[in-house]
Amino acid sequence: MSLITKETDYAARALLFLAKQKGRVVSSSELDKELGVPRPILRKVLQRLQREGILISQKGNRGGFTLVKEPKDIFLMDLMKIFQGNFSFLNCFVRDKLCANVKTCSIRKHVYKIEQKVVRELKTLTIQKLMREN
Amino acid sequence: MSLITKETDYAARALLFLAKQKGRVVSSSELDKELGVPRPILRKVLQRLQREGILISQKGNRGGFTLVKEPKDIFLMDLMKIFQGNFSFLNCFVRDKLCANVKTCSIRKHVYKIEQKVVRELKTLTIQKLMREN
DNA sequence: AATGAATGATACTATATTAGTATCATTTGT
DNA sequence: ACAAATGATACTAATATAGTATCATTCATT
Repeated sequence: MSLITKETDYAARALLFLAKQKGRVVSSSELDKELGVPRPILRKVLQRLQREGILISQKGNRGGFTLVKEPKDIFLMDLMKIFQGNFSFLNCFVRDKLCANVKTCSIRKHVYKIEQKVVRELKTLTIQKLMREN
Repeated sequence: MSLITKETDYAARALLFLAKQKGRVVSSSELDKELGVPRPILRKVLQRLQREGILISQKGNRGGFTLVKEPKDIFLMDLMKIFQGNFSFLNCFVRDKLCANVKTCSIRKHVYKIEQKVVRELKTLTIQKLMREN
């Protein structure tokens, strides 16, 4: 089980690097060398971040990506939403039918509480924070 | 993403039910009706719980399962270990090689902190607790 | 204007995990 | 003897994750 999947991880690492470049245009090949991440998947991730408005891209020779959103405004949670969709710690469907006991289920209640705590924590983590605290 | 998979969930629900039966022998077919969980997978789960020493089984006609471990001594975390193995919120391997930056990686550090909190929470959840607090 | 280095879009394959099924031997109360 | 149960084990299906491939388009450089 991973809370953070590879794509989210790669995205965060790429953004961390770009944030340090202060607006410089960085190509996916440079990032590839820097991060040691498989190029094709890195490209896919960068393209997605562009579509999401976190990066802007410059096509053509000497093109690449630049960070446009402020590091303090990019939350790890956002990246998780983008690359992993919504998550829930417990799946209350059995054979595509919502479990009959959802309303009273104590397991659900307890796990949900933990989930909410995690979400709260994740919502404090920004790229900026990840840069500062080493 | 699920923190708790189906098998763990089914196990917990079965144990909750058994705990309420105070030592009565309950067959997998009764449990199946009770929980609405696919029988074959429920059987697999129960057999595993027996091997793990949480249940004892009685073979033959009118056989079934009985809880032997105290509800207060069965942690949700144990069930997760049994059915899901060890988990980690972040996978630091890229192409089967440990990421070169593990030591300094700030993402890892932050995520690990959250993971530890979750583990701490999970370690407080027992079947007994799940019975009491509805 | 030609070239090469870059991204955009998109479809595809591979791998791993989770979920669920099937089968047959063995046991045991009635 | 029989039916109802578990033990052991192997298998299939579905889903999610990870990674690859291809081709069109753009554009700085020459």
